[in-house]
Amino acid sequence: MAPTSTSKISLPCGSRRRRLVLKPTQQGALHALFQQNPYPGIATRERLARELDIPESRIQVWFQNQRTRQLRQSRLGSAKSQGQGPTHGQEQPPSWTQEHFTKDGRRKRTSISPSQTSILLQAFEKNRFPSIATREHLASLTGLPESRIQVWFQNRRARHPGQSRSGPMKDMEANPKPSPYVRVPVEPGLLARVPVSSPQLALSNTLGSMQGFPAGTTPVPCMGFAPPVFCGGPGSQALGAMMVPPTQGGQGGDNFPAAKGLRSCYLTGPTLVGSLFIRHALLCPPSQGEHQQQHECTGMTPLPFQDYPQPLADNPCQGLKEAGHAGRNSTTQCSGEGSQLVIGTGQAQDGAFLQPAHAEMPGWQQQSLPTAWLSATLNPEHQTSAEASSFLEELFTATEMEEDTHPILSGCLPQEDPLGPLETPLSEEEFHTLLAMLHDSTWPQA
DNA sequence: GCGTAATCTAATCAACC
DNA sequence: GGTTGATTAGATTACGC
Repeated sequence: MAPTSTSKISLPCGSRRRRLVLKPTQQGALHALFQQNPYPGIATRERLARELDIPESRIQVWFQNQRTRQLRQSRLGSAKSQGQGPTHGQEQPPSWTQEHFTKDGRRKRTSISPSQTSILLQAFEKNRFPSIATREHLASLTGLPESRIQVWFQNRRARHPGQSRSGPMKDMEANPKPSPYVRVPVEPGLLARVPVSSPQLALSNTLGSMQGFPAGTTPVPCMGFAPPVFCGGPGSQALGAMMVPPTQGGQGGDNFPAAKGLRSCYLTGPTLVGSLFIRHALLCPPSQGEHQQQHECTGMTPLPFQDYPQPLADNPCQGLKEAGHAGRNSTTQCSGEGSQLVIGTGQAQDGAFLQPAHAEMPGWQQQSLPTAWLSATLNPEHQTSAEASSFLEELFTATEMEEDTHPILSGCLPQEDPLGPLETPLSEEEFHTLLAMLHDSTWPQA
């Protein structure tokens, strides 16, 4: 196969999965099985995954690489024997080929729902070559395994050519009015299961049963917060957010265990969910905090909650801009001196939230949460989702989107903060004012 | 620098409608 | 039969030692 031009372009830092280093015992087991069957089916791969404690997708890749190595080696030997006389008989063409092995089954075809497809399409429009961090983010958003996300992007690229890795925005140059947004349908049933009429109780209960927080993070009693935003459908992830007052959340104080457990908040690009305009935040566990390199935290780099769209600037939720004061380097505290945003995800199930679980999702993983606010609710100028969408399209031109998301998606940020210094955090008084206004707001019932 | 995990394309198989 | 998820070979990149 001819090499592609895209493969010559070096990837941004953090775009690849962290390289797996196999232990000798794992290597031995894989080699042993390879001798028996170089084409293991999904059942065998999953069994190996369990026994060797290696993700199934990594086992699949290992077998692919191993087959390539063996074939290359045998061809090399074959060429030698033809050109330089017989060898010692060690490098014969492989006796195995695919047809000699009865495949023990393909992976069951994954059914990707329209809402999941919408999320993937949205990501695809922004970046056809998502990094591992982005793929895992998408995995957490959709509930699909990361490996399926990767395959989806491969198939999508193959069937919808037109862009090179060098520029997802190239198409936008040709088509000056692309829509970077995809409307994600919100399942009406979900909100009904969450007592949104009492947001404090809802979120308190939610947090109490939420398993999506990193280990070491303790659900906390709610001290007051902005009404949560939930979205998603049955089987998909539900999202929630809460505000913690400065006295409780500032610096992850000792009197606030949940805050203590959080170390990192990350923002990714804006997303429309129904009429909600949201930003996502990603969490890193405490162990991924001060002393670790940023790429170890899934390659994402913290950003302050500072780049909310302008419609929010004149409403009470502006305070959220200060809610997250993320560090610039590997020190990544969720909050600075001011209020703190505590976020988590889970699956809605009978009023409780369960962490989505699939084999390839690391224990803590990123948790995606809207830090988000309803421009339609808070800003009477944008009452409908259509208006909000159109308005946001104006706000976020393709160029801005690219500038906004590229440093995050690539895991690289410039040394200088292009956003300038953080604004002053909310005072306690401002925080309570904000809460009062938010509690008076009408929140959507999906 | 080497070995190899990870990623890519292109082609193809196959499940599902 | 069309769409699309899964798998493959082969080429390439880039990371860990």
